[in-house]
Amino acid sequence: MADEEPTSIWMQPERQERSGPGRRPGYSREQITRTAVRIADAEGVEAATMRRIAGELGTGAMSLYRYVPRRDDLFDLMIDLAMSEVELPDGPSGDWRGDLALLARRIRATGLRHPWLIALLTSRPTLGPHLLRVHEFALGTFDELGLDIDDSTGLVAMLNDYLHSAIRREIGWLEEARRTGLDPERWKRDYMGPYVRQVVESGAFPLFNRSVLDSRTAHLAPEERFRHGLDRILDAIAALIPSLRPPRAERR
Amino acid sequence: MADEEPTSIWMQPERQERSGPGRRPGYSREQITRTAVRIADAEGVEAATMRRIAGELGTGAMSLYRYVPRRDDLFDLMIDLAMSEVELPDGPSGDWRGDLALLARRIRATGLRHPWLIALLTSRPTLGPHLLRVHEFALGTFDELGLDIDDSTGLVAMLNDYLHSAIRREIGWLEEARRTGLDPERWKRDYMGPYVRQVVESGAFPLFNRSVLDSRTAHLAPEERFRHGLDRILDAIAALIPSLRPPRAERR
DNA sequence: TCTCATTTGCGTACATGGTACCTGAATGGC
DNA sequence: GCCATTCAGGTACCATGTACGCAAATGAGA
Repeated sequence: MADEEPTSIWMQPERQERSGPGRRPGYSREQITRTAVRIADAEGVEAATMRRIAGELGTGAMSLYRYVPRRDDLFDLMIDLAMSEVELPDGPSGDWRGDLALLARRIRATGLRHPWLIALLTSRPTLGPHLLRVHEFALGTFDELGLDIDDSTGLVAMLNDYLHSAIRREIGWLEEARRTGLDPERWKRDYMGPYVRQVVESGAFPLFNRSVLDSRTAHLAPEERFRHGLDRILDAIAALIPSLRPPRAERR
Repeated sequence: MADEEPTSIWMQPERQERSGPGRRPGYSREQITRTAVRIADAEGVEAATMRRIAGELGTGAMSLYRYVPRRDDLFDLMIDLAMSEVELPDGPSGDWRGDLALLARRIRATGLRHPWLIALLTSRPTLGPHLLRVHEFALGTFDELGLDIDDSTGLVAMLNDYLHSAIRREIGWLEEARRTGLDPERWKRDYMGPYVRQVVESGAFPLFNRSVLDSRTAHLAPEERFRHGLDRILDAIAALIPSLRPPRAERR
């Protein structure tokens, strides 16, 4: 009776272990979510179908709908479960740059451990508690500097944008290869390679050519590349801070 | 016989109007792509199914496979068709900031006209000719300043990251509402609203609360918000430029 | 003009997906 | 021990991408 009005998954708490009548639940949201995450980690989100998850739990697909209204809501739960792995200090330490670098490393590690995470996260507006927690931490580092909330939000967005796209780049073609069923080496060599070679040889895009042929960073280890990009973003943020609105203390 | 080895769509040119024997093609890749784009614009990518596109063209679903190997390749074609609408000058004008602002406005306009574009673009590695053209233009504005190709690529990525996430934010919940079948107002008020209200009232995330309650930019027109963010990114880029590697001219 | 190899049009069919619905089994309060 | 309530999960429906196969069209060579 209460599920006529569709609302956010976070507003529909899981059935409790109440003392009323009725059969006791044999599974739980967390158990289902954990299973979905495990499958998605190993074989991609598209493998985490309702039937497959249920099968892994030894039950039928429709049983899951007692715990999760729609598959999309399960995605939200998966995102939040993954984000719960991002461990952070209780609050900013006073070294905003160090705090944000820590945040960045943790998010990258989580994003690599769950290659589907960033794709899901950026494909829909979702606001699970753990995402809020991480967001709050990032806002905190700027608040400590006395920045306006709008400016803080903007800078956090800037950092997030970098994180998401850098992680995606790092995973990108690996995931694409898996999706198309080719092994990554073959995909790069036989699928994308010939096209890039043709573009390069056409000479139509000389700067793109240079970015392919003359790049120094292309041969760096992924961590190094990530750190370079991160340093640049943090430099940009550092450069921006003094020019932003005066801190609250000075404004009154 | 030639389609055993899977390769990029851009490497498999459309059957030409050759003079050999055989029935003449009744459709074309462009015609199919255009139809797909029209449907996706009006009802979302998920509505642009093979059957639907074919139906719109007055034929059967399987006919499309004479022109496009897989649905994913059709997505690549759609992306590139949309990107072809981004009109740009032949080369940089000397005012890099103006050039990039123009680029940003054009991409935003295109992204709003095709609400599925950014989502597809960021969900997979794709490199159509028109995407390359736009990318080349962006690289050109930095090359003109004498920047190293790796640094130029990094700055272009920074701008792109902002564009993608800003456009996505602007479209975001509108698309989500459409996907779930609710009308946008209801979605905001009945679906997301109650949850955000609960989070706010819990007081667990004070800075998030301020970003919701005390925000000044939240009431701005979308264009204004976009321009604010764009100005900030361009400021950041401007601040970064002097600190980057010395221009090629000085390096020898 | 008559083959005939070649290429397109497209109906049929299959596997796989989300999920609505329904029946039966479990459970605890009265 | 009855009964309202809740969960388990089978069956079923519809939509999707696409493999396969055959008929229709087409133009070159005879």
